[in-house]
Amino acid sequence: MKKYVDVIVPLPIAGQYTYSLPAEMEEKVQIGCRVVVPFGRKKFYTAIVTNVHYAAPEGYETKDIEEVLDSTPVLLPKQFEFWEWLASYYLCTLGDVYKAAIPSGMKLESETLVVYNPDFEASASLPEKEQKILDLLSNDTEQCVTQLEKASGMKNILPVIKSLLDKEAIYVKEELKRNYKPRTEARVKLADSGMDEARLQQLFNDLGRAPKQLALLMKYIELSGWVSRETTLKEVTKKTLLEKAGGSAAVLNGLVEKGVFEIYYQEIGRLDKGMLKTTDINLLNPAQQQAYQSVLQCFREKNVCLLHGVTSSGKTEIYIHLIQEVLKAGKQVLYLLPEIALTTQITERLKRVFGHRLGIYHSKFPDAERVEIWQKQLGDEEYDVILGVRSSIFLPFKNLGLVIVDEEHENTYKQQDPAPRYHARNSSIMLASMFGAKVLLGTATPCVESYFNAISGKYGFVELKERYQDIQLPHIELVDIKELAHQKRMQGPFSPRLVKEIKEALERKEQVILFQNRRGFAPMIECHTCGWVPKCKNCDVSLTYHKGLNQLTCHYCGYTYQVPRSCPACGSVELMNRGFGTERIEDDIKLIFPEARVARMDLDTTRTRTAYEKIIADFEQGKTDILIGTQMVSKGLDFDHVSVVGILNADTMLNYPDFRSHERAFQLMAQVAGRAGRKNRQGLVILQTKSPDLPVIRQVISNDYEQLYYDQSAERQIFKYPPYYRLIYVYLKHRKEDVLDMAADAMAAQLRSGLGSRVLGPDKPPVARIQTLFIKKIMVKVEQTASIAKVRDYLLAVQRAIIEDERFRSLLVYYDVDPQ
DNA sequence: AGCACGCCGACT
DNA sequence: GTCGGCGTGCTC
Repeated sequence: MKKYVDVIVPLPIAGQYTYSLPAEMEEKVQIGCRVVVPFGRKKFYTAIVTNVHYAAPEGYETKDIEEVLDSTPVLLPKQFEFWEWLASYYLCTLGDVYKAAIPSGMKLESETLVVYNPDFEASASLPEKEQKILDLLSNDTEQCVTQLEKASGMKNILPVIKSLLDKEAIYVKEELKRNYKPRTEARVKLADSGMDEARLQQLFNDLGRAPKQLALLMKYIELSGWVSRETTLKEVTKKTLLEKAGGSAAVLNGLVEKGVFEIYYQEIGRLDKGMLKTTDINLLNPAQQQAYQSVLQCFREKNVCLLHGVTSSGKTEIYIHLIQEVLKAGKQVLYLLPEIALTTQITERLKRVFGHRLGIYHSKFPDAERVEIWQKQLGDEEYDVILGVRSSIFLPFKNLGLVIVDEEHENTYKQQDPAPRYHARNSSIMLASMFGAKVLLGTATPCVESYFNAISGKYGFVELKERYQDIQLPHIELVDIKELAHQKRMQGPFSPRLVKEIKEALERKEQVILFQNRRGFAPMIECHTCGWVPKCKNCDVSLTYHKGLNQLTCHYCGYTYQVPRSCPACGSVELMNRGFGTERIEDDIKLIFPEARVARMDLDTTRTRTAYEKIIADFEQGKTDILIGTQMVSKGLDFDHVSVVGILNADTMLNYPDFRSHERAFQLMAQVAGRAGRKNRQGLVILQTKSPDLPVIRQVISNDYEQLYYDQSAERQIFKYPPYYRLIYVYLKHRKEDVLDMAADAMAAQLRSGLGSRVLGPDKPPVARIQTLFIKKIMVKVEQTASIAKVRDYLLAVQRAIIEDERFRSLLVYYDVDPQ
C-alpha cells in the first residue's frame, strides 16, 4: 500500500498538504521529521510531517516527497500540540507558527543551479560573455548563479544566463541548499601512520636544514603526547600548533608538501561548552528567604505565581534558588527575559551558577547557534536551563518543570508584526500546563491583568517589598514644564531645575541618565509659514528628521527621504523642527555642557549587539557622564554612580491613544527612576510634565503601584477592557480606500449581528496606511467567560462570508488576539 | 508567500 | 498589432 504524509509548509496558508512517499523513503519518515516538498510550479520548501497514513486523497494527484531530511523527529509531539493551540488561539496558520518557531537554518533555501547541456551545438559563434559562462560550465557542469558570477568576474550575468537558456545551451535545476553548515576546525596529524622512533629520527635528520619546520614538528610531537607514548595521540589543531610553535602557515604548508603532516577537518560545535566548575549560589537574606518559601508554598496549590518585588530586591537570587530546586528533581527550566533585558550582567551571573547546564537563546546570536541549541535539546545531553527571549518557548523540551517570566509586564513579550501575534508570557503558561510545570511571573510593576489574576486568587501571589542591601528608593521631583514654557524659561527640552541638577551631579563626578521615549532628531518638521508637514508616501504618518543622516525617515516602513530645501506647499524656506527626539537632546545637552562626555542609546545606535554592549560598558566604567536614551535605558541594568535621572517629557507616553497608556507610562517611569541611586545614597529623579495633576503622575512619585492598579482596573471595568474582557482586534487592509471602507462596514455589521454591542468600529487606526495599504480596525470585546473557540469560529465564518463577495476578494484580514 | 494566468493601456 | 501592468486564484 502506498504511504502518504500530511505536512505543514512554512507559508501563511491554512491547512496541510498531502504528499506521497516514494518506496525508498517509506521507512525513513516519521511524524515530526522535516521533508523537502515541491510546492507549486517550481518551488521547494522544507515542510514538517504531521501525519503518516495510507489514505489516498481524492480529487487531486499527490506529488512525491523530494527528500527526507531527518531520521529522527525535530519536532516533538508536545511541541506540535503547542503549535496547534497557538495557531488556534492567536488566529493564524500553522505555517505562521512554523516560521516563527524554527530557526531559519533548519529550513532549506531554494537556489537556482545552472546546468551545462552537453548536447548543445552552437549554430553560430556565441557572444563573448555567453561563451565565457559556457566555458566555465563545461569544466564544472553544475554551478549556481552566484558562483558563476564570481568565477567570471562579470556583474549581473542574469541576462547572459537567460540568453543561454533561450538557446538551450544550458538549463536550470532547482536545488535546495542547506543553510546550516557545521563549523569545522583544521587539525594536524602525521601523514605516516606507522611512525616510530627510527623513522622519526630519520625525519629529524632530513629536516636539519629547515630549522623552522623542525621546530614545528617537535612542537607537534610534544603537543600530541607522542613522546609519552600514549596509545592514542591527542588531537592538535592547526591554530594551537602554530601559536605554540610560533611558526607561520607557510612553514606548516611546507611540511604538508613534504608529506610529513596531513591536515584534516573536524566538525565542531559552536556552542560554548561553559565552565564545568561553578560557584556556589548566594545565600538569601531573610526577606528573600521568606519570599522564596512563599513561592514554593504557592506552587503546592497553584500553577502560576506572581512575584511582585520592588526594583533591586534581588529577585534573580530567588529565581536561582528555585531553578536549583527544579534541577534537583531532574526537570528543565525555561527562564524568559525580554530582549533588551538579556544583558551580559544577567547571563554572566547565571553562567557562574549553572555553568555548562545553561543554554542561551538570543535572537541577536547567529542563527547557526540557535540551530545547534535546538539540536542539542533533542539529544541526550540537553541543557537543563534555557535563558532566552520570546521565541525560546518554541524550543524542544522533554521534561519542563518551571518557567520563569522575568519582567513579566514587558510588552515586547507580545510579537507584533508578522503573525503569529503571540504573547510569550501567556503562551508559556499554556506550554507549562502541558508539562504539568509551574510558572513564576516576576516584576516590580505587574501588568494589570497579572495583578488581577493574583489578587483574585487565580495565581499565587508573593510580595517582596524590601530592597536588597537597603538601597533607598529615589526621590522624585515634579517639574511643570507647561508653566515654565509659558514664562519662556525652558532651555530647549530642559527645565532650569534639571540643568542645575545635571551641573551639580557632573561637578560631583556622578552620572546622569536622560530619558526621552522618542528616537531621531525631531518627530516632525513643519513649515513656519503655512504649517505644511512632510508625510510618508506609503504610510499615513509624519516623517522623523534624523540629523546624523540628514534624512527624513518613516518609522513604520523605514523609507527615507531627502530633506526639502523649501516648503513644497508655499515655497517658504523656513522649515522648523518640532518636538525632541534623542538625537536632538544629545545636541542640546552638548551645547549646555560642552565638557561632558555624552552617549546616546536608542534603536539607531544599537543596531548590533556589540554596539549596545559597548555603550553599556562605557557607562558602567565611567567613560561617559551622561547617557541619553529611549526605554532601552530602563531595562535590567544596574549602574552604581547614577545620581540624577531626568524624564524629559512624560506627556508623550501619557497621550498615547491606548487603554494601556497610563499603565505603561507608570511602568516605564518607575523602571527609569529605579536607575537612580545606589548604596548609601538616595538618587534624584526630575520628572518633567505638562500635566502634573494626573493621578498617574502622583502614583509614580509615591511609587504607589496599588493605587495605580485600582484606578486602572476600575476604568477598565467600566469601559470593558482586560482583565474584565478579552480583546480581539480585526485588521482589514486594502489598496483602495473606498473598497476598504465598504468591506469594513460590511464586516462590522455582520459581526454585530452575532456579537451585538461587543463589536466596536470600524475605526481608522492612528496609522491608517502602511506600505501603500489602507487599514481599518474592528474591535471585539468578549466576556472572559465566553468560549474562545466559539468566538474564533464565528470570526472566521464571517471572514469567509465577506471574502465571498467578489468586490472584497483582495481584502486582507488578520487578527490580533490580546493586543498590547 | 510566490507564481502563473488573464485581461486592459502605451508603444514598435 | 504586442509588451507589460497588476488583479485573481492556486499550490497537495
